[in-house]
Amino acid sequence: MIENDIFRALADPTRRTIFEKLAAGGMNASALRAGMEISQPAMSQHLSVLRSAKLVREERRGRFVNYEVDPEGLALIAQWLAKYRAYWPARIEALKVLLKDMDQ
Amino acid sequence: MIENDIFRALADPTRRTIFEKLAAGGMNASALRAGMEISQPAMSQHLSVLRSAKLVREERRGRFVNYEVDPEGLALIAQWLAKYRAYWPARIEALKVLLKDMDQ
DNA sequence: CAGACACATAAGCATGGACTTATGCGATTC
DNA sequence: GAATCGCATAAGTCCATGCTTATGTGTCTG
Repeated sequence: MIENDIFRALADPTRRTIFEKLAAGGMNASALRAGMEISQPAMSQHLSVLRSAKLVREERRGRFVNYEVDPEGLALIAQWLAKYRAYWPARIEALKVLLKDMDQ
Repeated sequence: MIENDIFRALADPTRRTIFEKLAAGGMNASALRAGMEISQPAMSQHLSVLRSAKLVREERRGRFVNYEVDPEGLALIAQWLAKYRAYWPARIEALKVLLKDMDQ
């Protein structure tokens, strides 16, 4: 189940940090490690988990692999969230921002 | 960090099932167990995790405890998601539904 | 008030997951 | 083509986590 993969991937703070970094712009695994105190295999394993969850996608560039945010994972979270829209508070600021931005 | 609590709470499929049941209407812990093959302590522990994540809130009613969805947790997910709105695909059906429902 | 009931908490166990070190593999460079 | 580089994978270790059984706490009922 992909939904399970997504939430389990985001349950780890290191992976959320990686995702956040990629959201600011795609880069390769080595660049991601900069300033993060994480070993190369650990980074590779985290990226693998994020990839399985459709939160990140890769693109080979010679001997580098460029990683970037995969919108599919985010869309799946939005779908999950939409199921519970009946419970969203009426006037949360974040949702208003969200609304404004999505409505063209 | 509450954000961490939320994603870790949702990483467990049993807890997502519990949350989904509560989204269909508040009920007590025993009622939640119906048709779920889960022990009483396990249910209690799951509810405790969901409560810490602000995904669920409780309300004592005599010797029963009624549980219901806490909108705060959902709002926090929406806020997290909103940070990455630049990556949302333009025309995902779920987002259109979301939009329509939020826009009064 | 004694028992049953709804639920929480404690403690122990077993599995999962995040890390490590070591090694493999394809691409580039000299 | 040998060495290096960027990354993936393997295997082992350690801790977190979800379960269990046992027991505690508060509430209702006969």
